[in-house]
Parts: sequence; C-alpha cells; structure tokens
Amino acid sequence: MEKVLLGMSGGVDSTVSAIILKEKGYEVIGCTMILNGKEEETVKEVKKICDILKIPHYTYDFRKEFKCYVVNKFIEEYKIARTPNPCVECNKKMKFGLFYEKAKELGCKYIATGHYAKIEFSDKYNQYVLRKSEEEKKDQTYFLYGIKKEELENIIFPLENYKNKEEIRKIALENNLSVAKKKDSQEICFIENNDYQKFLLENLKEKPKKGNIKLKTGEILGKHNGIINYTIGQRKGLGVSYKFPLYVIDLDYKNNEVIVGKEEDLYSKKLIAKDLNFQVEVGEEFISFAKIRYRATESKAKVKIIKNVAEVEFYEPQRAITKGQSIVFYDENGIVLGGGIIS
RNA sequence: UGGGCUGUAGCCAAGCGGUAAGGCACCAGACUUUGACUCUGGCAUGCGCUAGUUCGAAUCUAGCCAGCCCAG
Repeated sequence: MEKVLLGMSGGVDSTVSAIILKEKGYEVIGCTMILNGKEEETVKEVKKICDILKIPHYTYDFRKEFKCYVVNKFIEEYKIARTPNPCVECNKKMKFGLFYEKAKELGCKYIATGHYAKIEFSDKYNQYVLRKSEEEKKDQTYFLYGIKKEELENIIFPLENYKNKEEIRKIALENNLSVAKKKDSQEICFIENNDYQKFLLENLKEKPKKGNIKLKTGEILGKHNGIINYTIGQRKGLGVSYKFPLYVIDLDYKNNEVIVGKEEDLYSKKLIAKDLNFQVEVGEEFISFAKIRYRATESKAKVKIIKNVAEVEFYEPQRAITKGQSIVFYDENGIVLGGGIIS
C-alpha cells in the first residue's frame, strides 16, 4: 500500500479527500500544519475526524516559517504599494515546500490536499501536469502554479474528478461527518475578521502616512489614510466623489499618492512578471492563455522569457493589472504551464 | 453701498405648479481559499428661512439670510 500524507484543515474538502484516498486503497496519514498558532480548535476537530476514519494524525509546527515566508512577505509587499497574494506563497513554501519535505521524511510516496485541481500524465508534454479542475468555478490551479515540476508526480488531489462541491458535501454527509455543513473557508487565514488593514496597522512599525488622492491630471480630490489601504482597480473606500466613478489606477509609492481615474484607465495589455516557475517546458517565446487574478478568465497572450523575466503582451486589454498579484499561464487545454509575480 | 446670479442628501445634480430623477460617496447582503472588481438592496415626509397665492408649491409672489460675481 502506498503511503500518502494528507494535509487536513478540518474543512469538508480535505476530510472528503481522506475518505476518497482510503477507498482507493492508500495508506492515509492525516496531518495538520500549525501556521498562525490559532489552530487549536481545528486540530481537535481533525483528530476527531481521523479517529472516526481510523487514520493516524500528526501536526507540524511551521509557525516560524509561515511568519517568515508568508506573513512577513505579505507585510513587506504592502509597504511598497504592491498587492500580494499570500495563498500563492503559502502553497509554494508551506504546502508544496516544507510539507512535501516532511512527507518524504516520513517515507510517504505522495502528498495530497483538498485543492480543486487535477494532476494527470500528459502525452503531449510527456510528464505529469497540473490541469484545471472539472469544477471550473472552484478551480484553484491559479494558486498552485508555484509547485515544482518534479513534485507533480508525487501529488494527489483526490477531489480532481468531482464536478461540483455538492457531491463533496454529500460524501461527507453519507459518512456522518458534521463538517458536511461547514461553511467554505475564505479570506486570508492569518487575518481575523477579514480586516487586513487593521492587521497591517498592528504589524507595521511605521504608521502609514496620509497623502493625496489625485487624478492623473494632477487635480487633488482628497486625502487618503495610507497607501496600504488601496490596490489597483479599487473603487470602494476612496471617500471622494467625482462626476464618474473613481477607481485606483496607480499607486505612487515614492510620493505617497493614490492616483484615481476612470474605469477605462485601468486597461492595459502589457506586463512584466518575475519569480517565475514553470511546470512544463515552454521555450523562450510562446502563446498562452493567461490570467492575472484568481477570479478572471484567461486571455490570450504572447509571452517572451528573457533572463528569468517574462514579458507578457495580451491580445486584449486586461483590467487592473496589479503588481504583486500572480499571472498564471495555461495552454489551450487548461494545463498549467507556469506563472510568476507581476512587477 | 448699488446691480446681477445662486441656494435640492456628505458631494455633484435633474426638476420650471400635480405630490423629490440620476451619479458619486456611504451602509447592509450576495459572490470569493489573496487584495479587488461585480451584483442585489438601503439611503431627503423634504428642496436656505419665513409668510403668502393655490384644491395642490422645490417649482409662482414678498421679505429675510447665506454665498459668488460686477460696479464704486
């Protein structure tokens, strides 16, 4: 029997993943990562579930690493007026980094998580590839482009063949597990009440400074309470009004200014991405279907790789390309080629 | 001081005698394993104030107040 280390969060998805893996005949070891130190309840719940499923359960304390790689980076990015995506980092460094290493130490051939994504062998690429989930709405490949190519063949996403979340909940229900009714998790896991602004205020040594909110013409419309409260494309919370709806079109970190404008000012075709990771050989120049944020549809783009930097040019203008967010490249069949961070 | 113009929600603004459009901001909810966007709903018993005309006034009249502009 092949051993699988399964990351368990106490939610429906990872719980059902355990059931599916067991049914398929794997030897499942449940594991919960301690990341922000507030997982006491979660661990209790997961242990209970593992008892019911008769699988062993371990915890790993990754607090230090999580703080260093995910939380601190999140803060640093906001300080320089970028908008980070901590889930991308967490997957890269924690789940498919440290956690993967621990699995190897334990002698597990595979690791598994409850992500909505697919891993399959591709004849075209002659290797294992990451592919968009059948459940398009829940597809999480966007967050997973940071997985190392070599790891793919050792990762299992047990939910990969399920077309919708309802089926997953049904399985939990059939197994008499109370998590069936648990609400989907969302928002940033280490931030309470989904209030990232408050979190930043408490964790920044220097308090954010007020500055001008202005149009690109230079006309000053009002004051902002710190550039960390804004991201490109944002409309809410500006507190100033104008003839037309105002959107943040640029953040001037050096002058501490928020530049606002019309919605049409948000569109552009080009971007530069760094911190690249490719799961498939792509060459120096290729066409891909790329998306620049989690909830966006892919759009055709030409990509050139020069010295580990991707120069991307879309065929159609994209709305609110934002520094710090990730761009993920797919092929025409929904296979993840790779991705990087917009800069 | 004389002459002209203006005064509708936090901001902009329609209305021109028939019972307060709209936009922005704001609030609530939906959506969402990032931040956003988006969607749905809420948001002036009252139109500078006071009288009057009228069945009926934000709309007409008079007086007052405030702001802006022009003259001296």
